[in-house]
Amino acid sequence: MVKRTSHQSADCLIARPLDAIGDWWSLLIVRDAFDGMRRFGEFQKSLGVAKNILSARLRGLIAHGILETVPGPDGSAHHEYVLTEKGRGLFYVLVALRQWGETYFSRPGEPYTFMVDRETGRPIRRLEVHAEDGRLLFPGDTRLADFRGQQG
Amino acid sequence: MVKRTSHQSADCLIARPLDAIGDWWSLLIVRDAFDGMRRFGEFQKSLGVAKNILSARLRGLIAHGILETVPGPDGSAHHEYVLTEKGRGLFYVLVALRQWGETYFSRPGEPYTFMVDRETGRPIRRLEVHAEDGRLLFPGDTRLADFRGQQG
DNA sequence: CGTTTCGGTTTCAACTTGAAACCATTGCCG
DNA sequence: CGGCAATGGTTTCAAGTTGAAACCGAAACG
Repeated sequence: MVKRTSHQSADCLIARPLDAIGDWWSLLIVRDAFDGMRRFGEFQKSLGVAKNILSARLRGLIAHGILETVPGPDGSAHHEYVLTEKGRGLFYVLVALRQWGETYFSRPGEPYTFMVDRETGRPIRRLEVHAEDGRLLFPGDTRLADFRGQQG
Repeated sequence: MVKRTSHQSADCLIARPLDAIGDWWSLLIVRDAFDGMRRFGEFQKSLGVAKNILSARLRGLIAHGILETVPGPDGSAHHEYVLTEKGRGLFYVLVALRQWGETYFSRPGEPYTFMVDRETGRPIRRLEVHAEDGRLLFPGDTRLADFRGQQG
C-alpha cells in the first residue's frame, strides 16, 4: 500500500497525511463512511469503483489506522468497516474540501447538496482560522514555525 | 490533465475538488505556493519531483484555475506561478490537513513544524465546525441536504 | 563568445489502475 | 439436505500513469 518510497518534502506533516489519503478514492471512501456506510458492497455501489481497487484502498485505510474492521452485526459472517478516531479526525478536511467545492465547483442549475446541521437542518458556517487570541486569519497570515520557534 | 473519464459519485462536490487536487503532488505544490514559491525550479527543488511530473501538475493546476502564470518580475523572460483566488481558497483544506497531520502523524523526537500566526508567532487555534446558531459541531453532527432541503 | 542555469519536453521502463472473469462462503428457499 | 443467488473478495491482463534520465533551446553570466 505504501506506494511512495522516498519523499522528503520540507513539510512532512502535509506529505504524510497525503500518503494516507491522497489518492482519488480514499477520501471518497471516508466520506461515505461518515455517511454511515460500512459494507464492502455499499462502498462499491456508491462509488462505482472496481472491486480490486476498493479492496486495496480499504486495506490501505486500515493499514493507516483510518478504518478498522468490526465483526458484522448480529454475528453475521461478514465484517464491516468503520472509522477509527483518527478517521473521524478527517471530518475537518472533508468540511474544508466540501466548502471549497461548493464555492468553486458548483454549477448553476445543478442539483447540489450542502452540509447542514443534522439537528436543525440549517447550513453550517464557513470554516474560519483563528489566531490564539481570536483574531480571524486569512490565507497568507500564517507560516510554519519549528518546534520551539514561536519567536520568529 | 483530466485523468478521470466518468465518475458519478453521489457527492460530486467532494469528487470534483479531488479531481483538481487529489493526487500526490498538487496539494504540495499549492502548499509551497502559499509559502511564497513561484518558480518552476523552486518547486522542483523543494519537492524533489521529476520535472516532467511537475510540469504536468502545474499545467493541471492552471487548467483548474488554481494557479496562474504571471510575467517574471523586472521583465525577466521566465514567468512565475502564483495562486489565484480559487487557489488561495485551499488554505482551509491545508490547515485541516495539517492539523490532522500534526495530531496523528507527528512522531516524538522528530523536528516538526506547525502553523503559527505570522504576526505574533503563536500557534493558531484548531479548526472548529459551527452551526448557523454558533453551536459547536462534531463529526457525525452534520449531513448533506439538497438544494431546498433545510427541512429535513 | 563559451558555459552554466533555467525551464521545460521526450523517451522508455516500471508501476498502478481498472474491467472483467473467477472463486469461495454465506444466506436463502424449497 | 440440494440448489441458487448474493456477498466479498482475488486474479488476470490490457491500458494508462509515473518517474529517472537524457535531451534541448533560450537566457543569464563571465
